[in-house]
Amino acid sequence: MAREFTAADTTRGPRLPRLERRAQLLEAAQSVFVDKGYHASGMEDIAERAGVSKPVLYQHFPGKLELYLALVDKHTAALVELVEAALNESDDHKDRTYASIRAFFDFVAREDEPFRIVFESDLNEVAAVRERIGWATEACVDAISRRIMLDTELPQPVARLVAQGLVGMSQVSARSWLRDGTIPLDLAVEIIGRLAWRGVGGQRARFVAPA
Amino acid sequence: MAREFTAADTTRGPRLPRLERRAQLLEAAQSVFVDKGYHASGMEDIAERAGVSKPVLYQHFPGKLELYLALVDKHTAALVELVEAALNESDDHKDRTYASIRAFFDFVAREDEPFRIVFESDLNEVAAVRERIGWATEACVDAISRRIMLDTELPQPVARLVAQGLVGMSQVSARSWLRDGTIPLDLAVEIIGRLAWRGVGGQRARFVAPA
DNA sequence: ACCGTATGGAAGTGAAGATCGGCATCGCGA
DNA sequence: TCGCGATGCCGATCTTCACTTCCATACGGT
Repeated sequence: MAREFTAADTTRGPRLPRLERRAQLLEAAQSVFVDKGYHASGMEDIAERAGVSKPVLYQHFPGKLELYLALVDKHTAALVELVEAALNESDDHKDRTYASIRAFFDFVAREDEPFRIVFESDLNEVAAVRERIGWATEACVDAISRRIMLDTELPQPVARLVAQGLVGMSQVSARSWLRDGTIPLDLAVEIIGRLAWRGVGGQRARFVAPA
Repeated sequence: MAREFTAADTTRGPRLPRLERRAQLLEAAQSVFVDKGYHASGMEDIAERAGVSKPVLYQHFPGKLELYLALVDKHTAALVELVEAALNESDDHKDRTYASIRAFFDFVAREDEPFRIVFESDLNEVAAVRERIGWATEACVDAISRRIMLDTELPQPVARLVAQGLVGMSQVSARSWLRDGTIPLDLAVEIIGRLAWRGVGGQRARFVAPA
């Protein structure tokens, strides 16, 4: 005969106060979204990872989308803060350049990999997500281009495009650096920093003889 | 009384030979995927855009994924070809740098916007897609880093990271240039080219006085 | 001991990918 | 010109899957 299963059989964590539970759910959700992306992640998975059942999720968030947006907000804000802080670290143009690059590498190197959500979201088709991520890169680009305009004489549209280039370079190279995993962070920042500051032409070149 | 609807009532395109139909379906699929991304696009939408019914789609492609992969293959190949061609355009290190940047801008500027599928795919959680796009960037980075190693004395891992940075810079700035839409292509390439070649430090700087 | 709140098992709902059987059209040979 | 097999095509349906919700149950403070 099948014996009755009581609640005590299921491994169940302690009852948590609302705010702690919410924080824990966000953490679980992040972990799942980072692993599998938005679409491939189910509310079931998230609940399971958090050690609770699905209804609990819905008592804290109206739906899957809002749960995701909460994470997007959190991490875009963190990134923008990081970049702005880096830009205020030094008065020297070159130091600032290196520092802002390091900001992206630091962000990408974080243990919980929030960059997957900011840089590799698979939910860009939704306006709410697109706008938030757009806002974040906009904020980074604005901050950087403002400093560029102070330090050089480039007109605004040009400064903006340059800033976009720097952001893209940092972001993409940081991600590939992490994937690769063989280069120490400081060295990687030095390499990309030198590229950003001196350009390819500034790497000790072995000049080809003119014809 | 309701009159009988015959096939002639429904706006129906002419019957097409198999290969032409397939090409047309690919075109329709691309148009839809580019507009809405993979997940938000339905087979229904694609069939409708092509002016056929769903079963026709399945007579040409085993499923939605394969349809998408066909497009990914097509466009990644095109991008790699474009970059490799650019690298063979000139023997001058600087010219090559500019040319490879222009390759990305050209790719992004294409009318049918294939870059949405290569650079902004929302299906990276699927291994088959990740591998193909990974292969494409790998190929670009390889080609560029090989040239960098010929022109400079950078060791291989460094050259690879630098190449990654250049690719990221080109790709991201090209996309934002397109979004912005106010800067002529040639000027944008000049700006990013100068950044890549000279670095931020090489832009006519208004130096801050040392303390 | 009791009541409100937190929690889980299980069922509802809807969207979208995939399929089935039949109809129309085309090319070809008598 | 007519018949006929082959091919292209469609309406309607099936099936699966994941978000969401309902109701009974267990816990914890008073």
